[in-house]
Formats: sequence, structure tokens, C-alpha cells
Amino acid sequence: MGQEDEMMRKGPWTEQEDVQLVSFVNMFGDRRWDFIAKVSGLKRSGKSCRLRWVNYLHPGLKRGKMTPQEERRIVELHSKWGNRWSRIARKLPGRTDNEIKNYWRTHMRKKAQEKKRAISPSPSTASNSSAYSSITSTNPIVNSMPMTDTKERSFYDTGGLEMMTMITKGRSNKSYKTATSVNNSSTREEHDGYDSMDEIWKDIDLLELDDGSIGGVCGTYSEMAPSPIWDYSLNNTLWMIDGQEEIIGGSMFFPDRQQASNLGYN
DNA sequence: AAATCATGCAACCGCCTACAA
DNA sequence: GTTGTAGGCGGTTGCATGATT
Repeated sequence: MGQEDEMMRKGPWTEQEDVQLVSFVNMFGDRRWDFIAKVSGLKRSGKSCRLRWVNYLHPGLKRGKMTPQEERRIVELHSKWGNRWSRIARKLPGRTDNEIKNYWRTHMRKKAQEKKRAISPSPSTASNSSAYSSITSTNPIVNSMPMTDTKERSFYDTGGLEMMTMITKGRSNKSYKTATSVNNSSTREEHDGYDSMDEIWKDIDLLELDDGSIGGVCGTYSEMAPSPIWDYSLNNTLWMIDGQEEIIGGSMFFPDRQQASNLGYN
């Protein structure tokens, strides 16, 4: 492992890597990630390959903004299951756990912040996160969801095989750009007024309890890009609808390791 | 027009679980 | 029953980009 670890690539994936990964997943299925990482010649870990596939390259991915229906579903399922993102994602075909997690974090935090402002417009109070937590916990004020962000990135208008062709033409995907900007993350947290995720969740929970209209007032959303159709099997386990989980199983290409091994890849 | 701030999201990290040896 | 390994998951970080000053 040691020497291999040093050789491992990290960071944004290149177009070439994507193409390579897709073709190898096409050949061997989306199960044996370590194996795929090795035979593909990608200097990536199996984990990294899996993540890239699941969150970005998977043909079943739905691009575009969450629909109001999806938002409602997320809220509903989160209230039921908490931060079980992958579980929630399974109920939202085409959405990844990462996407839902990011969505929840950004949109719900935004909502919490707006509520916070509504409750305590005074800057001095607003900058005090602990004070905020105690305040919100005692204020059942109902706000509508401030989800009016309708801007879209061209990146999300592509996907699947369609994306693979776009890849070669150039695109706006920041993942392929060289890192040059200054990191602002630290300042973000200060502005949030939250010291930890716990605080955020606490507030979000309160918001959910307070706000029954959470999913119905999401503002207007632009159209959702249809799921891309790739030229190979989509019969896989990632985007199953309710009740399918028990029916469909295994790899979409080689249900077991034996098949791959038969081809001399073990 | 340039600088700074704010936001969205891709990708990494570390832990946990399942399973094979 | 134990151990090692791979895959899966949730939390977090860091970068690119849009918005604002």
C-alpha cells in the first residue's frame, strides 16, 4: 500500500480519467472498485473511483435543481430518518446522497439564517451563535422557504454519455480547472454564526417543526434536465424506487467476481 | 474594472459494517 | 472466532464562480 499511496492522484478528475473510468465500469460493473482502480490504470483509489462514478458519472443521475416535489420528499424523509443521506437518496431516483446532503446543508442553513434574522435583526445578537440557538428554540415563527435561487450552471445541463461527448468540447465544470482561488471557507463559518453542525441541525429541526409549509413554498424552479441515457445498461441498484431494493441486486455487468476473473482480471 | 464576499458543490477523510479468508 | 480488506456512509474541506461593493 505505502508506495501506491504516494502515487495516488487526488483532487479534481480530468476528462481523460472520467473517460477511462466510464469505460472500465462499463466493462466490469460498478462494484469492484479497487479492482477497477487497478486495472484501469487510474492512479486513484477504489473509493475515489466509486465516488466519482456515483456522484458524477453515473448515467442515472438527474441534473438540475431539486423540484418542489423532491424538496418535499427530502424534508419528509429527513424528518423520518435524520441524516441518513444515502437512505434518503434511494427514495429520490437520480439524486445522490452527496447532492441531497449538500442541498440540505445549504438550503436549510440559509433558511435557518433567514429565520434568525427575522427573529433577531440586531447585528450584535445575530452574530452570537449560542444566543441564536436559544432564541430560535423559543420562537415558533413560521417563515416561508427562501428558495428562489434559480440560477443554473451549464455543467448540470449535461450528463451521462451526453456529458462524455461534451467533455471533449470543453465545459464549465470547475473540477477540471486548476486550483487558483483563495479559500474562503473559514470566513463562511463565521458568517453562519454556527459553531458546529449540531447547532445547524438543531435549528433546522425546529424549523421543520415550526414550518409545515416547508416544501410547498419553494419558489419557482427552472426545468429539470432529464436523466441522460447512456448506451449501456441502466439496470443497476442505485436509483431504485420504493420496493425495488429487494428485487434488484448485483452488478449490472458481472453479478459476481467470477465473471471478471474468467476474463483474466484477477 | 478590480477586489472582496458569499454560495454551491465536488472530493476527501475517517469511521463503520459486511464479508471473505 | 479472528483478522484483513473493500465498500459504504456521513461529515467536512477547499475550490470555482457568481454577487456585491
